[in-house]
Amino acid sequence: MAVARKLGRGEVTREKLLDAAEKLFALKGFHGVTVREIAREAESDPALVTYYFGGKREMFDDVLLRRAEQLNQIRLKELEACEREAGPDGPTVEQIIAAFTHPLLERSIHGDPGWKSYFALLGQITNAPDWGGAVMSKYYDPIVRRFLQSIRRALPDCPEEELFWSYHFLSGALVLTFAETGRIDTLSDGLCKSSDIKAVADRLPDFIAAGFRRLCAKDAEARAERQKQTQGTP
Amino acid sequence: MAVARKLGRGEVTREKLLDAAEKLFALKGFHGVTVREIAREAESDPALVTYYFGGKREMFDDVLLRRAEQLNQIRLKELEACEREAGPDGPTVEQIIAAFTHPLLERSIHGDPGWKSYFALLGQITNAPDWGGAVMSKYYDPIVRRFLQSIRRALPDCPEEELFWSYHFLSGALVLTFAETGRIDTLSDGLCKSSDIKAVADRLPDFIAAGFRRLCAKDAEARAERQKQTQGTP
DNA sequence: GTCTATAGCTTGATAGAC
DNA sequence: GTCTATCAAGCTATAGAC
Repeated sequence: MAVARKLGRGEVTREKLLDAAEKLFALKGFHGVTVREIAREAESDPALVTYYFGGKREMFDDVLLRRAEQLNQIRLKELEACEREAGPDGPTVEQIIAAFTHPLLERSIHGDPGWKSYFALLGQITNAPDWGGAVMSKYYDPIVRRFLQSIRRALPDCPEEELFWSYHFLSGALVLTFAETGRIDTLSDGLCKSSDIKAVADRLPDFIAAGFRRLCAKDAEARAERQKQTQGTP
Repeated sequence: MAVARKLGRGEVTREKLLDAAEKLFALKGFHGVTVREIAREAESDPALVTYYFGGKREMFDDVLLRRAEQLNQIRLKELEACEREAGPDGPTVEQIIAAFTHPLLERSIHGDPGWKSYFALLGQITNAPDWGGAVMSKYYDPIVRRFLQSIRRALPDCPEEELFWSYHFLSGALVLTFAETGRIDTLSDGLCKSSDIKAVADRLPDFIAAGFRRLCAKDAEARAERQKQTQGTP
């Protein structure tokens, strides 16, 4: 947890600007927001964006960085705890996925609203063709590698490709959740709500774990019977 | 398939502008692109954006609309064919998911490059908190409802909520694929490539179908034993 | 540290020649 | 239908008063 030390006068302003930027970038994307808007939202001044960050782009980087390190520490701890508390066979795939995603889902539900914005922003960046890959890799590849390492022990015979593609699907399902676009509300005529992150938390680990297991099992089958080469429609 | 009728002089220009806009919007988002850039890419003129579409925003809508209707027809046909060709028990969940996603994956692999851009654009919009839900619902809710109707016959005991949340996960996994951000390339040290849509096509139906089945089965269990109410971490 | 004022561009849009 | 010229508005960034 963040140390609640007293912030200097300037740091308060800086944080208010970051909060405002986080919220607006999450909602409308980097290019959809102006520094004037951010300053207005923060009840501050556009000139202070230059003063504290150097420019709009650097401010964006700082928004991403601010919660990344904290998040990585928490996720690492949770993964380690998950392994420590498991029986001699180690944790199940379900438990590992839950440990990996819990820090995000939990903060989206109970954390300060900034977390919600931050995750929505990650969701947008993840799906941005231009810099999505680079940015996400920069901040989050280490923890993902650590996650896959845990999975490998739970699925020892699973080929590497299947692990990476399974993670890819996990990643897509997770980040769409944080966008909270209201799509599922309309689609289900109000039965499900995209704001109901708890509903996702209750389902995602099982859903994704089943996928992991399936891809591994499928590959095992394929290895067993190596007769026909091409196998049907994509 | 689109009728290859002769286009009038003006329609050629219009199409070139839409192609350019599609490509650039897909890459950098609506606000990340200027009409000047689009005109340059199309080897045309900024003023013609107003002439043909009325403005930048209207042009964006036309980009989305252009392929939506065509796509919906194809997907409907493919779902119907999938049911027609299945045995008396109807198609499997795997087959339905393959039929639902095949028109997209196939065009991303073998279609003209415009399709790739279009799908990447859909991926960005899907994860955009502001208008993502509304836009996607507008164009694609009918085909999704038709898809879920097929799934209901393959999983007759599955509660509605589980179907909608399963579709949500499917949607996230699918659209991240089209972003082709290169993230999995870095993460896997080159073993997997985000440009390898064929790899996704070979895995996604099984992965997602396993998730659908799991959520349904889990709910069945829960209904069977109604003792303990709350059940663990998200 | 904060804010006013403004420089220097770029934006989306349009009037009007061809 | 196409393109040049241009407008008003809004942009990021900064110099300098306080």
